Amino acid sequence: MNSQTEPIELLIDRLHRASGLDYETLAPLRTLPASIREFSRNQTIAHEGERLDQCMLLLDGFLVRSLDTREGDRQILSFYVPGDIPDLLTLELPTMDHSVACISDAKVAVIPHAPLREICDRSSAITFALWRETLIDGEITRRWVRNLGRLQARERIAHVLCELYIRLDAVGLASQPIHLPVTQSDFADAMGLTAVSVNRAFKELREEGAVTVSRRELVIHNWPRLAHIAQFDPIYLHLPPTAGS
Amino acid sequence: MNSQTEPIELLIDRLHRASGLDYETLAPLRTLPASIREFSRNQTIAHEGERLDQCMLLLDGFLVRSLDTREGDRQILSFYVPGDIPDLLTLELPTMDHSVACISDAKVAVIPHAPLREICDRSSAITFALWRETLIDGEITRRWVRNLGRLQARERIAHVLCELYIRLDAVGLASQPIHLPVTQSDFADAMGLTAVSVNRAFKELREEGAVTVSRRELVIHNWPRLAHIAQFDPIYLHLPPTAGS
DNA sequence: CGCCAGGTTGAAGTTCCTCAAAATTTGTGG
DNA sequence: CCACAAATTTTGAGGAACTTCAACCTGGCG
Repeated sequence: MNSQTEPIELLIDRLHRASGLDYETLAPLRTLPASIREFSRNQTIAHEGERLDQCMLLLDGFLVRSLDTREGDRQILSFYVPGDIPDLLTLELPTMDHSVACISDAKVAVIPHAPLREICDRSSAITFALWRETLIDGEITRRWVRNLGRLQARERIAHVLCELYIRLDAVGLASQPIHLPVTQSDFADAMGLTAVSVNRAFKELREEGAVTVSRRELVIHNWPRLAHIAQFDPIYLHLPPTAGS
Repeated sequence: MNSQTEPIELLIDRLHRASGLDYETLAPLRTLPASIREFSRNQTIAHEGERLDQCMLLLDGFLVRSLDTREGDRQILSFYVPGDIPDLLTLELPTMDHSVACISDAKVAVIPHAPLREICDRSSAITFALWRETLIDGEITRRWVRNLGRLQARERIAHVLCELYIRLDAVGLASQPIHLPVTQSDFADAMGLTAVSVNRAFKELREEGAVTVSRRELVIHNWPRLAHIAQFDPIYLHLPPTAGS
């Protein structure tokens, strides 16, 4: 994901690839204004209860959605990688019922709702393409439910590594070693575990020769083994046939 | 949810209430064909991998989405109650990556994709209203992730009872005792537990005076207590102001 | 150089699971 | 409507997975 490119062109390319729309159909998006904003690690971008009138296209860095318990335990609900539009759903559900935060320094392109909605009013193809993005987001979340409910710690960790690898690969960010600005604590909060368990899961995966994760860098030594441990099947990501492994 | 009414009118009423669209805007939906189909308990309606060219509006009974592990453990990903359109997402993602099944006898109205899509092409308001339905489905799933990841067995069970109560109330099916055709095994598969743990959770909730669940009937004795145990906040359901508790 | 966030490891405790048996309810055919 | 079978619920006892607590290590950075 080259953030030098015009952000709107990135969005257009993504929708072209994901939904197969031609550039002419997507052309109206070129009228969208987009201002760049930068955030630093651990900054909360959108708070629970807040009402948004804009969306963010993530250009650089990793974001998460998260929701805490009363006791203050954090649960990460999804990871977002460059190219994603984490709060696209606010176009129709403007009130946040959870938070969006940075787990690394991040750069985003801010797109106001109003002009985006006008484009949607005129182009059902674009609306469907955006709808599709939110549906895939939902499919990922559903897969997490299965993983949290029925897989063991080591399998869950393997699965989230598979997911992130494939998603990063789809935007050209998966050359090994893969930069993953995600602490073991973050993985714990995502997979319903503690940092200690995550650490032990990584150790097992390392000793099995599947992956090495160290210093925010992931090396996949044996993809079939990792995918097997994770019970990973990328179909749920609904990627275009060209992308993915 | 009165299934004697024309199914399409039910859909129109739902979108009117949820998205605030007037009946004139929703009128094009009246041209939709809808055929009634009935299913019996434990029947799988849509299988993983299947490609669908129609959606179902649930008229009577309960459906679930589910996804199994390699070992055959089932994880329920969501419950659907009358008025819901469980596979609306297939309009844009026709290939199922998990299954939809009946946990009770069920009656659905089948709506082919093609005419629905044509209506969407002409009415962005209707498209947004349908999009919204799938977004709320996603919000519910996200809440489950938090619950599976960070709440204890008793709290998770309390939460799913709260969720079902509010959702049933929104369609007029929440008069006590509330009919819930969900076995303890189903609750276990939904909350990432075993039937034994679910049984013990129910026992605790009963002894605390919160709820009684027996013979597929739910009685809520102390709603504030139940909601407190569950850390339940209905905002995530994005119901219209009139509905809900 | 020393602080500090993050990573690693061990030991003990807790929650939930597994296994097993009995009680109860539901469904079915006569 | 009864009798029997199947499914579901309930309870107990023991075990496994994960958490908690605590200590120590490591590397990056002021």
